[in-house]
Amino acid sequence: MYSLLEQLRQHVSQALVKAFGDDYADTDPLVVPAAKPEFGDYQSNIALSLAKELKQKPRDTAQQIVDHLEIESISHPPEIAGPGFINLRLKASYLESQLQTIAQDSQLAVEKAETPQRVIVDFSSPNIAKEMHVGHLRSTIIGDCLARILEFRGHDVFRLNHVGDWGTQFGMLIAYLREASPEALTKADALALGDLVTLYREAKKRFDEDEQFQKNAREEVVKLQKGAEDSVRAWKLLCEQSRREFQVIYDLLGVELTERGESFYNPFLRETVQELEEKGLVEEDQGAKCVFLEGFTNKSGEPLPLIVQKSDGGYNYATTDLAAIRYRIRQDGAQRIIYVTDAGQANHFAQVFQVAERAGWVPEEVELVHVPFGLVQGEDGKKLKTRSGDTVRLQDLLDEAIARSRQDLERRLAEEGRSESEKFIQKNARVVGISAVKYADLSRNRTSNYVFSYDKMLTLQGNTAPYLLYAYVRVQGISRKGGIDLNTLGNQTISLEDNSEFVLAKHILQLSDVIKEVEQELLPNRLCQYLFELSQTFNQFYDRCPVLQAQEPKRTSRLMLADLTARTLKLGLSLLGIEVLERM
RNA sequence: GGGCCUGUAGCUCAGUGGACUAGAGCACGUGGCUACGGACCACGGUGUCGGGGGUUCGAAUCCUCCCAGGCCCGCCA
Repeated sequence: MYSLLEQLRQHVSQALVKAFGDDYADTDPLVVPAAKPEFGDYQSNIALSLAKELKQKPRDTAQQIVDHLEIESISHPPEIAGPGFINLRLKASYLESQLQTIAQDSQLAVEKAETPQRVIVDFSSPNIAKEMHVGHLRSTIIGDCLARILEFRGHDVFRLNHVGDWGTQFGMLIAYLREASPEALTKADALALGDLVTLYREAKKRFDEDEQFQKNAREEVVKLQKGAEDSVRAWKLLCEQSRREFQVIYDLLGVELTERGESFYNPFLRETVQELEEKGLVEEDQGAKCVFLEGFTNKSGEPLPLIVQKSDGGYNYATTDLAAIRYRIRQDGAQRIIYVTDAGQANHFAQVFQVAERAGWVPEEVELVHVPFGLVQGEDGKKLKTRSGDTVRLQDLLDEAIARSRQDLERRLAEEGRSESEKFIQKNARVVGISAVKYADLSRNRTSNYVFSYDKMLTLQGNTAPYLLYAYVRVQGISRKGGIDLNTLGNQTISLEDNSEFVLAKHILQLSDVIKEVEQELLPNRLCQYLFELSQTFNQFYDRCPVLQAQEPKRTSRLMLADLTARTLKLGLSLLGIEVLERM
C-alpha cells in the first residue's frame, strides 16, 4: 500500500483506539493535507471534533493521541498547534523509499480498487440525423475522462452512447424525406449529413405549421414502431450515416464508446409500464399513464406526474430511461450508473430515479448518479453561437482549435528560426489543439458554466494544457541533451536535499490519493489542479536544481525525480484523455 | 408558484467531511539568460467570500430568510 493519506489515517486511527478504546476504531481520523507548508505536510483535526464528547480540552485530547501515535518511520515528531491540530511532517527517508517503490511500477503503484464494480458511464449521446454540436462537447470529454479513471482503478466500465435514434423526430424526418428527397430513404449516402440537418430543420418547421404533415409524421412513427420494412430500412440508413460522421469526431478526440441507442430499449417499454402498473404506481390522467411524483409539484402545488405512456399510446424518453435503468441493472449487472448530461436535465433524472426506486428496480448496492455540467458560453457570456447565430458544429470547433494551435506553432518556429517536418507540425497542432479544448473544459468545476475562449485555452502560460505539456517536454529535453534513456534508469537511489526536491517529491506521491478522490467525487478538475501544481513544482525544481551538471550521486537522483515527474504527468494526462509530446 | 444551479481579487476561476493570517492563473510592475529549450522562475494583493440573521470555541463552507443571474417544471430529449 502506497497511499500517503491512507497510511497516515491508519496510524492516527490506531492511536485513537489505544488512547480512547475500541469504540473509536471506525472514527474518521480527519487527516488532510496541511493547510499551509508551515504546518507541516499533513494534519489531523480529530482532536477538535472529539473534545466535546470526551469532555476535555482539545489540546489535551491531541496530546493523548500524539502520545499513542507510533509514526517514527514516516514522520518527524508530531506537533500540536493552535486549538489542537496535530501537524505531521514527513521524513525524507520515508519519501525517498516511497519514490523508489513507485519508480519500479509502470502504473506508479496506484492500487486497483479493492472491490471492482460494474460501472456504466452514459455519455456523449448525440442525436441521429443531426450533427454533433458544442452541446455534446462537455458530455463527451467529461464522460470519457471519468470512464478512463474508473477503468484505471480496475472497475469493469461499460461506456454507453445512448444516442437519440428514436422518437417523433424520426417520423418527422422520414415523412419529410418522402416528399423532399425520397432517394435518401433507399440509398446510402444520397445526402450529406449537413443536408440532413437542413432538411430536419425544414421538417421541424413544417411539423409546427402544418397539421396534415403532423399527422403524417405521427403515422410514420407508428409505422416505424410496427417495423414496416421501408421505414426500418430508411431509419437504418440514417443511423448508419450519422454513426460514421460521429466516428470521425470520436477518432479525433480519441474517445471510445459503445453505441446503444434509445431504440435498443423499445422491446422493453411495454413491460416496463406494465410492471409499474402491477406495482400500483400508475394513474391515468387526461388519457396518459402517469406516475405521480413525491416532492415535485406543478404551478398550483399539485403533485407532478411523470408520463410513462402518452395518451396516443406512444412512449417517451422517461419510459426509455426507466427501461434502460431496469435493463442495465438486471441484464448488464451495473452497480453504478453514471449519467453525464447537462445540468438542465437534473429534474428529469431526479424524477426518473425516484420512480425506478419506488418500482423496486434499484437494489441497495446500486448507485444511480447524475453528473451534471454547466453550459458552454461564448465570450459574451451567452450560450455559444456562431457569428450568424447558429449552433456551433463540434467538428468546426475542433478544427478551429487545431488551426489556431498550428498558427501559433508556425509563428514560434519562424521566430526561433526552427524548421520542422510537416508531420511534426501536424501532430503538434492536433495534440495541442485538442488537449487545450479538453483541458479547458475538464479543469473547471463541471457544475458551473464556462466561457469558451480559444485564446485563453491555447495560452502557453498559466493553467492550460500547453503549460502541462511543456513541463513534460522539459524532462524529455534533459534526456535528449544528456543522451540518457530514462527507461533504463532502473532502481537508483533517490536522495532529497533541496527544498524544491522535497516539495516535488511530496507532490508526486499524492497521485494515488487524487485519483481515488476523483473516482468518488467524479470531479475531473481535481486531477487537473493536481497536474497543474505538479508542473509548477517541477518548474521550480528545474529552475533551482541543475540535473545534468550535478555531481553523482545527485545527478542520478535528480534524473529519477525528473523521470518520475514526467511519468506522473503522462499518466495523469492520459486519464484526462490527453496525449503527451516529446518535443513541442 | 415550485425545483435545481451559480454569485469569492480588475478578469477567469480553486477552495477537499468547519479550523490558525481566504488561494491560483491571467493582467499589471520589478528582478533573474556564461540557458538541462525563458513556453520558465522570484518578489509584489487594500478581496463587505451577493446581503441579513442563526448554530458553534470557530462558517466562504452548515441552517434560515432575502437579492441578482441562468436552467427546468404533463404528453420533445
